[in-house]
Parts: sequence; structure tokens; C-alpha cells
Amino acid sequence: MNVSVRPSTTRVSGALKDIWRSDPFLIRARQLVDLTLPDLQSLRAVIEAEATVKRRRDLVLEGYECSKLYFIKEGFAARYKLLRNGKRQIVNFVLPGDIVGMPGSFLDRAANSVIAVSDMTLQICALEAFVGLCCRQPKFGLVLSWLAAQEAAHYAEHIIDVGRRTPVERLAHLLLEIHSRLALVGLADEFAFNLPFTQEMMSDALGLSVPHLNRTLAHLRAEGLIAINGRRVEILDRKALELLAHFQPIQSGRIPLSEALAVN
Amino acid sequence: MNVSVRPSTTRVSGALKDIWRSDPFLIRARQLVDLTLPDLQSLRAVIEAEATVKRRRDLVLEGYECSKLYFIKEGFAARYKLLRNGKRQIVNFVLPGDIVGMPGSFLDRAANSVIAVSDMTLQICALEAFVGLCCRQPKFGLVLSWLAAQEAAHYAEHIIDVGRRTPVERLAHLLLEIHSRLALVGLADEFAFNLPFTQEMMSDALGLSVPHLNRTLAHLRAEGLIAINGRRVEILDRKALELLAHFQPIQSGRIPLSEALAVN
DNA sequence: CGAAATTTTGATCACGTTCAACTTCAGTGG
DNA sequence: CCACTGAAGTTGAACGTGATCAAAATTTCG
Repeated sequence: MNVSVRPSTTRVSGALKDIWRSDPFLIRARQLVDLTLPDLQSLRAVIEAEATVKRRRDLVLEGYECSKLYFIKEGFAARYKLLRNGKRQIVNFVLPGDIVGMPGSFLDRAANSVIAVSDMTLQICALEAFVGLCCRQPKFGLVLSWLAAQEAAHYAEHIIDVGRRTPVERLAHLLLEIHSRLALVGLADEFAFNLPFTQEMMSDALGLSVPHLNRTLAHLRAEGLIAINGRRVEILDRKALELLAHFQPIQSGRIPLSEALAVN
Repeated sequence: MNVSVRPSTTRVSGALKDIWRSDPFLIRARQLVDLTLPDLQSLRAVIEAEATVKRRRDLVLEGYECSKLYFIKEGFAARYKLLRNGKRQIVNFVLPGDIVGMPGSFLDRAANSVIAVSDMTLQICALEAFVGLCCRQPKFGLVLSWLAAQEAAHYAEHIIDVGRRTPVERLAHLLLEIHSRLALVGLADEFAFNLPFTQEMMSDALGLSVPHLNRTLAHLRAEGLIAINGRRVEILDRKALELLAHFQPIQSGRIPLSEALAVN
């Protein structure tokens, strides 16, 4: 594994509020359940290290057993598979607040590789440790399930992208999805964001050739739906874009914990 | 909802062994963790009813809120989305032992519809009740996460199908996937199975037109890889088929519960 | 600054869609 | 029981979309 690890600092308090706001995994978890201070502490206890990974390095390699969970703090990655003929399919993009190892570590052997597309920093947690946490605090097991459900919903849309949407529709949908996922963890403005992926990656995600993706992108620009300078994407006509893409935001409901306890 | 419900019978014992073997959800759960008799009983307590659904009826409708879990006991379904232009994409096929409502019920509103492709019988469980169960017995929350991970792995392969595999490869892969999933719950022979889906459904799953799917199927037959009479599919050359499809079986590891408890 | 990665443009061609007709099969009511 | 109906499977011909290959322009990074 191509990661440089440094022991996790156990600075307990520091600026706690900052952590609530700035840690993207916590941001996402708190959209699903209420987290108390003790919850936060037991979560921290389960993190064995923080690591950094350099751009272009593989986080996970297909076919290898892997029993760690990586909570992405910063940076971006892509989950992909290489076929015999040299073609690559990107299954999904990994953003801050996502967990790598969710499908992979739960299986005998990872079904996909995951490559860092930028320098990353992530928090490592042994699978058994997390399972232990779930036993002590079932809340976390539920959060895991809910996050898995969100991911499944994104996968489903991705299947629809490559299966039945036209190239323009796919691309529009991808851009809107990335935008909304970034926004969820505070990494996008209302109508603009920094696209962390190259056209080659997007074409491998959408099942298109690079030239065709490029032309499709040009088409969206020509229609006045988006504007691009460098990595910055501006959404000029969100309504039209959403309509074109058949886009519906994926928003998860909260976990009905209190109701469940009431029912007993 | 187009289901006819009858109150769940609370016959506690009966032929318990039969239930262990014949209930497809239990078969799958037991591949992940050890289940005790009390586990089984608390699981049963959470089922509020058993229901039957007729062929062609929708189990879940896109856009509606839905807070039930359906454990599929018998029959088959397809999770799909309809686009404006009339095209349909089938996101996945639902088999006995699967749970419907896994992504759907966890979100505000279901992102896909689910249609019964045969008469079905299923067990209904309120989401809050299941969450309650997970709180009392964290084991079940973990089972849920693991099943979600398996499903995610299948979704990922499906993305690769429509994105980068050629039509023959896709079809080969679909057939192998269905076969192995059926085998997992004891519904397939080693080299043959009853295909519960029409060519139209398969073409909507694989992003192909019906005529082309038909020709592709003919191609697989001509190559001597499979044989079909009626609904029965025979796998004549599994090795070649797997190679063609880039097929790797998705097998989930067991949940490391004991290890987790040992670590504490 | 130089080298490599990325984006852009163009021309050709194959693959899979579309549309249409026909066949076969299963189910249903007369 | 057979005739009828609709669903499912099969086949053919023409067309168009997006792949492929190649090369240039541009940007990024070591």
C-alpha cells in the first residue's frame, strides 16, 4: 500500500467545534443521526492512524484482501476496473467524507481498485475495530448502512447514465452529481465548483471516448448551460441542466432512531 | 401499494429446521454471521406481515416515500427507472433473499420503481422496527451493511457492463451473475437455471435494444457457450463464459464479529 | 524550461439502433 | 377444444451515433 502513515495524534480537545464543522465524515454522519461528545470520542478511538497518499497512487488494488476502512478527509479518488482489452471503467468518484473500503473490505477480495487522483489525507480504521464500535454503539452500524444506501443510489444513477442516457445527458448528470456531493460537505459554491477530474477520467466514468466527451462538454458550453475556465465549472442554467439530465438530488432521510427506541 | 396482506402467523416452532434452510434471507444472513435461536425469534418479531404481489404490479413507486422493508421469499422483481423519452433502465434484478427498500426506504423518496416480474411472496417489516432491532442486536445492523456492500459490488459490475463491456460480454456476465445469485439461495443447479426474465428486461438491464440482445443471445448459443430451451438456460462452457465476461464471483467474507469482541 | 499530460480538432468507419414484419408461444373465453 | 389475442422471440435492411486513429494545440508539472 502506497501510503505514508503517521501515528494518530490524540489531542482530545483542541478546537472541538472546528472538528465538528471541518471533518467531512462527521458532517455527513450528523446529517443522519445526532452525535454526542462520547460518540465522537469512541469514533476517534477507533481510528488507528492518519495517512497521506500521493496523486496517482493506488489506495486499493483489485483482487487483494483488504480489511481497513479509509475515511477520506481531503482529496479525491476514483474506484475503477481495468478490462483485458485495456479499457477502464470508473465505477465512482470518491470525495471527502466518503469511505473507501465499503464494498471492498467487506468482501473476500476487493472487486475494484481505487486510485488517488489528487494528493489525499485519510484516516485509517481496522475493519474489526469498526465492527466492535458498531456492537457497542449500534448507531454507527446504522450510519454505515445509510451511507451504503446513499452510495447505492448513486451507483443506480450511474447505471442509468451509461445504460440509457445520451452522452449530453450523462455528462450533465455527472456534473450535477459531483456538484451536489461537494456541496454536501461544504466544498462547492451554489453555482460553481472546482472539478477535480480530467476529461479522460470522466469519459472512463461515462463510457465514452475522450474526444466525444470533449465534444459533449463543448456542446454544453455552446448551449450556455455551463462555463468552464480551467478546473472551475460554473453552472449557468441549473434548471435546464437538471431537466436535461433527469437529475433528482439524492437526499437521505434521517435514521429513525428515536422512533425505533420509542417503539422498543 | 398493490399487495394483499395477511397477518403474519406466529406459529413459533413448527418445523424450525425447514425455516433455516428454506428461508432465503436466513440462508444469506447465515453466510455472514452465526444466528442463534433467539436471534431468529427477534427477527420474526419484527416482521409485521407476509404479503403476495401479482406479476406486473409495482412494489415501490419512484418518488414516493416508503418506509418498509420487504424481504423477498419467492418470486422475482426488477428495480428500474423510466426516462422522459420512454426508455427504461433496469438497475438490478431482485431475487429471493434480497431486500427491497434498501436504498429506497433510506432516502426521503424512492429513487427507483420496483416491479414484480412474477408473482411474489414477501415479508414486510417497518423500517423503524428494523432499526429498533439493530439497536438491540447490533449484529443485524452489520448484516444489513454487509448485504448493502454485496449489492454495491453487483451494482459496480453492472456499471462496468453497460460502460465498457461489449454486448456479448455483458450478456455473458449477466447470465453468470444471475446463476450465481440463484445458486447462493439454492435455486440453481450447478450448470443450469431457470431464467426468470424476458429478453426485453435483459435488454433494458444491459442498455441494448431488444433485437440486438436477441442476436447476442444467438451468438452465445452459436459459440456453444450456452443452450436455451424455453426459460431453461444451460451453461455449456463455464470457463470460456467466465473468461469472456471477465466474471469474478462476488463472495462476501464473514463479519468479523468474534474478532471485534475479542479486541473490545 | 523541457517533458509529459491534457485538451481540442478532424476524417473515417463499424457497431448497434431503429423500424418493420413475421413467427412462435401462452393464456383465455367462446 | 379450438380460435383468438397479446406477449415474447426472431429476422432483415437502412441509418446514424459515437469509436477510432491521428495530429495539433495547450496546459501542467517536475
